[in-house]
Amino acid sequence: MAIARASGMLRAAGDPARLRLLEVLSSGERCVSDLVAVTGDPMPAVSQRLGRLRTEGLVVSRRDGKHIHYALADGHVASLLLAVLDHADHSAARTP
Amino acid sequence: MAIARASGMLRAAGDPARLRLLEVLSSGERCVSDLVAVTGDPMPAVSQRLGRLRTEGLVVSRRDGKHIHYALADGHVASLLLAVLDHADHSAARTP
DNA sequence: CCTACAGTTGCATAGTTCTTGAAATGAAGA
DNA sequence: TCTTCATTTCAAGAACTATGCAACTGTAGG
Repeated sequence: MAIARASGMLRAAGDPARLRLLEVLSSGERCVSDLVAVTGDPMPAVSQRLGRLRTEGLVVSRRDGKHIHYALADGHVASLLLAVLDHADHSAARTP
Repeated sequence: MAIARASGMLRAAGDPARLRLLEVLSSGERCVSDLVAVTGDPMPAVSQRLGRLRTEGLVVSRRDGKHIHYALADGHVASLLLAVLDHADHSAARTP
């Protein structure tokens, strides 16, 4: 069922901290320590977020010695990300 | 801040019931009663979901006599929807 | 004005999800 | 093998979100 998987992905991307990770990864592959340094969040938190993004199929991981590098799963994710951030810029949410 | 708005949108779209509403609306404008009939969910639930989608800027509403018609906010939302559902079809989420 | 119909809103409860820190795993070098 | 560094997993409490039903608002027609 496509909806279940799609909603899982959307929900995974719908957390500000995780979306930020995706945004950082959109400029290229990073290891966990880099992501910790960039975001300023504690490593266990970053690791759990990455884990969720991976199980939802939004990112992939690759081991390189002591380090594990994460990257966006594919171009679809990258363009999806661009589309959402662009739409968020150009359309104001109403809060009446 | 674009991330806050974008994550709100993604989270709003990330609920299976709301995503289903968006999917139905992707084929054209519908009134609430139609959506209730199509989904089989109780009207208060549908109304609340539509309300959330509207405040997040994903759909717009228009009154026509006794009926209120909902539609996707714009083309960005439609293409975003297509992209997500397509990606969900072509990439299996891992559940190890 | 009164009734019926289309939608919305409010509230309580149950279920999810985020966060935090400690403990565990796994790879590499001395 | 022992240590160290990088990362993951676990568990528990807090915060958030969905759901169900009842009550409310607003609109058209008689």
